[in-house]
Amino acid sequence: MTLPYFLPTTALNEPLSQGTRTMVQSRYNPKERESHWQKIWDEKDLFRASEDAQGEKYYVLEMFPYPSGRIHMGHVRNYTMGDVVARYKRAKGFNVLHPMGWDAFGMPAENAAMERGVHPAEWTYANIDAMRTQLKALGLSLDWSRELATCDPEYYAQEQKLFLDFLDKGLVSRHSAKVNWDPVDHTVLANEQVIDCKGWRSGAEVEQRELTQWFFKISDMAEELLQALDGLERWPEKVRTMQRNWIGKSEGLQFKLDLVDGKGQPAGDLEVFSTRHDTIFGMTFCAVSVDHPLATQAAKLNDALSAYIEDCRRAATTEEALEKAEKTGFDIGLRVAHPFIDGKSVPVFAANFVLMGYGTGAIFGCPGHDQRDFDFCKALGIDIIPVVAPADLKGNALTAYVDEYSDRDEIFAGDGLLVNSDFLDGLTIDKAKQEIAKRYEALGKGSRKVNFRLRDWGISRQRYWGCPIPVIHCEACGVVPVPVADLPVKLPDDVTFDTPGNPLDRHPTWKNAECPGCGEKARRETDTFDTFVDSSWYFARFCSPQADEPAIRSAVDYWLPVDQYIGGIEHAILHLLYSRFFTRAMKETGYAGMSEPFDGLFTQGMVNHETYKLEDGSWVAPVDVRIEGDGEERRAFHAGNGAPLKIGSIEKMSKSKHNTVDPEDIIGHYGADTIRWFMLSDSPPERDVQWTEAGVEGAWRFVQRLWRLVGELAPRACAPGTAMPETFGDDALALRRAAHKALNEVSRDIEALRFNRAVAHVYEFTNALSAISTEGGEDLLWALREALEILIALVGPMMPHLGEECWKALNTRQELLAQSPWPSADPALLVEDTVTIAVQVNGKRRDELTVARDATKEDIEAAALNLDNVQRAIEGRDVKKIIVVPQRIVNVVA
RNA sequence: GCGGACGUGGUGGAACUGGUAGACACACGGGACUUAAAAUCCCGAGGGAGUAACCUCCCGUGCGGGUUCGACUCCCGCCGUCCGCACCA
Repeated sequence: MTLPYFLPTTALNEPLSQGTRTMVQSRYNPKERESHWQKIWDEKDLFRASEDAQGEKYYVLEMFPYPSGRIHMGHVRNYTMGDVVARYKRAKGFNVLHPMGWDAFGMPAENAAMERGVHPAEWTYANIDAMRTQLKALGLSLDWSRELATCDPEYYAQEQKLFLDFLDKGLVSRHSAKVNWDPVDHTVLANEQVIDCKGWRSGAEVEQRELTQWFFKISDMAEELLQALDGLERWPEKVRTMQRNWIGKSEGLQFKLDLVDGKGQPAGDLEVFSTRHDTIFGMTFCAVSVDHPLATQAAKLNDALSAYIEDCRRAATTEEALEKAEKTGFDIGLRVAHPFIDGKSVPVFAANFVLMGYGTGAIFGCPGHDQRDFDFCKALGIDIIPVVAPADLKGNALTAYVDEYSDRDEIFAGDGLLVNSDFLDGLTIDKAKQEIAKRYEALGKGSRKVNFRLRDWGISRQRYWGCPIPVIHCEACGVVPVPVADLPVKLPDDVTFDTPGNPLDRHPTWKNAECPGCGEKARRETDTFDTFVDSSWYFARFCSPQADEPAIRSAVDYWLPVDQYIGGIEHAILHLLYSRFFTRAMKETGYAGMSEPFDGLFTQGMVNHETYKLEDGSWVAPVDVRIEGDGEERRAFHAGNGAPLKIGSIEKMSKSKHNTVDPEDIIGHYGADTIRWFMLSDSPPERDVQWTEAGVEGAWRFVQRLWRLVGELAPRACAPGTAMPETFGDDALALRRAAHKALNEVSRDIEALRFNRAVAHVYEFTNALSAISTEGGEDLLWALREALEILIALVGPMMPHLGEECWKALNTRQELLAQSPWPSADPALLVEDTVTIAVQVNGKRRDELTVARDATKEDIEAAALNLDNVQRAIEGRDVKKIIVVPQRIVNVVA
């Protein structure tokens, strides 16, 4: 391992020089002590969860990692936060479940197989072993007996069982669909996995292909998934908004318009969907998607149209074309008769901005009140008719509004009353919508309809390293589910990765199967599940991880929902939405009693680091950087050859920018407590945190400082178990107050996941404790013991090893800190006898005043007016008014 | 374009429901200890002006208004940064 540049400057274990006022003979040695305490927790099996244990259940879960081989700082931050909550809740008497597992299927394992010839299973399990060791070094209070890996046959056998149950309940479908094909990974991607027309993983431009696929019918639950978001009060509003937008509900009218051909003869109808059917009198054109059957039909007889359609299809996949978003259209030669204006008809275009996948793939254009239609008409010179006007416009103003409408740059999209609309004139938008809907429904040519943007979830992947879809294709019987008794459908071990495509498909024997229906020769499904399937129910599996069914109902009903789920914002849509679907599906199939999997959700920010570049533009890792000077003078050099470096922007730690810091190095040199403490300090947990050497060193110094402080004060405190004195002197009382205040504040901060503030309050209390004099009577020494016990208890969830070490030094009780209850604050000590309040004159602070807590308004007024600074500020003017907010402020208005 | 979040010292950030802005930490400066350094401990610090000093005054939470006895906090209008969605009819 390379030595990092941030090595502590003093070697561990080196005796301190004589000048230090301490009784501690050596520095706290995290390396040795941390593994000691980890071993003890392990031996005592402290973190094993059981449904039978006492206390209210509390399920805290962090998003499980993909076993890439090494943990990164994001993991450290995520799992530290979860661990603080777990340890805190345990101390508060809750029955805590805090498990860990591995999201172990997926493409990197196959890539490793292709690049290095190592089998995906071998690669994955080796990575899991390595990462487990790293996680254990962090001292997380996890129930490792529940560990699972999604690539274990025991896990995916149950996933296959779930799939068959879902199939049975009609939650699954299989049909041919246009899919997003990733030409690099040779697989299908869900819409959610396509970002800017590129594969979310490979970054390759996605192609459209027609394939038969398996789908989970998540869109059937669109309404329910949308409605239930309102109940998720302990989710960030941001995530709920993102899911709402993703589900994309819109209510409108789907109706038929009559088509006429070039000679004015009836030519069938065109079905359109609109949420603004009130604007029907503003219709000046209709448009269909270039993939719409009408366009395809017309293109057969029209080469120019055909060429236009081809252009659009090509252009549609490039990012640039989407950015520019210029609207174009091609007249397909048909016209639509206006439904309410006799003799009026409008042209029909094939247009690039109409999507086949939404609504009916066809629209009626109302350029007056839809910005897209407006832009389109301006470009093509089509009439623009305003049909809604602000309600306050009358007479000439209204006429002017209508006359000048086409010259505007932006449409009028606000509330108003209908104009230019015959029988709708004067109605509100809502009323007009109702009227049009009523007429269409009466004619039987239309109906109110709700559309969702959310599509069904395509789960088929043409990959090896995933859960096999447990079905068999039989010529005679069609698609036949694999009987439960035959599960799991195991992946074959003997596969090769020398050619692209699915190894299961080209395996010589694996796909040969007997049809469970007729016994004839049949073919096994060679597609595997999208790995999002694996992660959509692991939280439920943790409740009964060894069960030989997907989940034991009583265990699921006991532990779920997860009380606090913590992970990255990048899963705001996919993982969380799929998990919500799965929980509902598990409810329908009898495995769970609830619909929502995660009661509380917290999304933590990323870990960033400064970037460094050589003059040739290549990135340099922090390990190889030496920094000199500070502020404006700050310069970076290559630690090896001294070459000057350019200090770049602060970015998310990533391999490509070489700005990562390896947690293992940090743990190796500073210990787990230091890295945990630093991760919790300073930055609010939902925001990004910047990794700096100075910050880590600050945390390291605090570890040592706390250890010294406890080492110095503990021997002076009174013996454990000493009875509480009857009375306390001023010093002792002040110390008790500080301790109980810190306890109260840190508890509140951890409850609210405001770890940075909890850290600040610990610092504050430590500072107060460092400043006290230990010269005093029994009352002070008693208060000192109490204060130290509280301090260590507060630090415990954040720095558990140091906590145990200090707990032991305090010689408190036999039990471990990890088994000790959270202290409780005495409310009487949280209230001060006197309060210092600010005194303002005309809203400006002029002085302050210390008065009894229960001082009367009159007393405060008199005292305030008596102050020199107040008198000076009044300058002899009349006092008009005095505002007294007890315990807060006095404001003299003069 | 739509939606959301945010904007506070040199830096990360505190400030509860409108009530002493800058807690706490990092970095920095000064001092003690040391042959020296590191480590440690003590002290200082938003900007400006005055004073020998205790202190006092002015300005200050992106900008401009407003509400209020009182605004980082609420309202209106801008500017900027970041994130999400994006021809969804």
